[in-house]
Amino acid sequence: MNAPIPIATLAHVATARLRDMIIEGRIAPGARLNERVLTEKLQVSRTPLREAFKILAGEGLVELLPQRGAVVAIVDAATVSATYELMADLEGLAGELAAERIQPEELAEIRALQFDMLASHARRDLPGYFRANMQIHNKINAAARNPVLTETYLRLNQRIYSTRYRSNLSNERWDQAIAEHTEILRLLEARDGPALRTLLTQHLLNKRATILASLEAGQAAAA
Amino acid sequence: MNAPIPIATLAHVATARLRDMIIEGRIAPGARLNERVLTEKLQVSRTPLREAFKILAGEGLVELLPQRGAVVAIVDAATVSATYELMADLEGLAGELAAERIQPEELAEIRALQFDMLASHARRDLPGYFRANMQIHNKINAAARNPVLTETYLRLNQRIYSTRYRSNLSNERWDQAIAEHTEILRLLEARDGPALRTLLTQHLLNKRATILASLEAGQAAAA
DNA sequence: AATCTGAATTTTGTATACATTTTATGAATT
DNA sequence: AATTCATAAAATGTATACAAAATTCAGATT
Repeated sequence: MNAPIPIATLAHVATARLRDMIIEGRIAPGARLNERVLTEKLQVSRTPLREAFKILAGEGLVELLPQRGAVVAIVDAATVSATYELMADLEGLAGELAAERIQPEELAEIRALQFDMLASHARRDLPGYFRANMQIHNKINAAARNPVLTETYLRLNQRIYSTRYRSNLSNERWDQAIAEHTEILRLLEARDGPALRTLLTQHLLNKRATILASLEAGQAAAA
Repeated sequence: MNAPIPIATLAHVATARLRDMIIEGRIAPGARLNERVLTEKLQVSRTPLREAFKILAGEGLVELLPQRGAVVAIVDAATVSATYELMADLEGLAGELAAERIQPEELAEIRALQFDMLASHARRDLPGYFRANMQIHNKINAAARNPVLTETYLRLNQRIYSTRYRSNLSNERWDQAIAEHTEILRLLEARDGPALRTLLTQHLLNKRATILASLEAGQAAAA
């Protein structure tokens, strides 16, 4: 009757903690990951820590430099742009598939999340909006019923996650995003796959433009 | 004047060797990766070997089971189907972007590869055909000028690579694939992105159907 | 002052020893 | 015969010791 609880190894614990630190930007992009420093901070020996580096390198969050350690992957504007170009297409695919495969309960859940999002928008609650927004996109992705797509999507999303915190969302853009989401839900309910694909792709390309503008503004401020 | 040759670490050497063994199917899907056995075969200690497991897990070739080691990832029919569904879309995206961004020299190289492929087809040289075919798709992908797309594409391709060896290509399907490639080149030369996307997506979905049929036939033979 | 040089230091890479968990084995029990 | 349980064996997980490479820094040289 003992539940076969999969005890996490120290390598996985270290991986999870490091991942959060990188995604939240608490370790700067390009920063060197010194083993001695991190063993002290994470309270694990070098063996599981180095295994964590390898796992995170596979996720694209860390870059391994032979004989010279590991550094946090640098996500420059070109990478962000290319990543969104791809993600826009994946979102479109997910939407098209979801329109064909989504179940009534899933659609109901997305409808509920849509109201959560509207509530956050009305309160000017940006974190709440981000959260509802991400959940909606994740639900659409799950409704596409393609685990390889979902895995790829989450992986790419993770790599550019930190850029979202930095992005300045104007009121106009925020209102526009809300309008786009209303239309997304309508097309999903109408099971109009092709139209949903087009709209979701454009929705993501709009998001890309917003974020790239913020990045450039940040660059200008730094200089 | 000394070239800064990046000396590969044993972890990377072991990773490369293991990767080949898995991709070529020399270690069966689902097989346990015993550390003692592999340290003897690869002549490295457990430390770099275990790091190699982590890297390959990130590539989706290996699955890590906490406290129970690593196994070669199982690629079942559902996974192959889902992977091709995604790759079909990525190929379409690559084609659409390539139609806009390809350079004359790249187009010339693809034209040459197309003739290589026709030559292999005429000689009924299947390995030569596979090679030219893969090079063409890789060139189209490179011409899309999106490194994140290319990385994602190669990663997915690698995971299902071994299924290609097993696939039985009928003469009709082979002829059809050649015809599709002729049309692909024509649309690329005409810079017709949308049409090229549609065709490439369908081309990959046709490839999926062929491979899934072979897999099922193999299943039936095994039972 | 800037550059070069070469130890001293630090850091990464690897092997191995020890700890813990899982798996195999085999006798005892039903 | 099948099952249970205790023990042994093997495997994985982790820490540490040692090796090799990169980096730092003081002093010499220009």
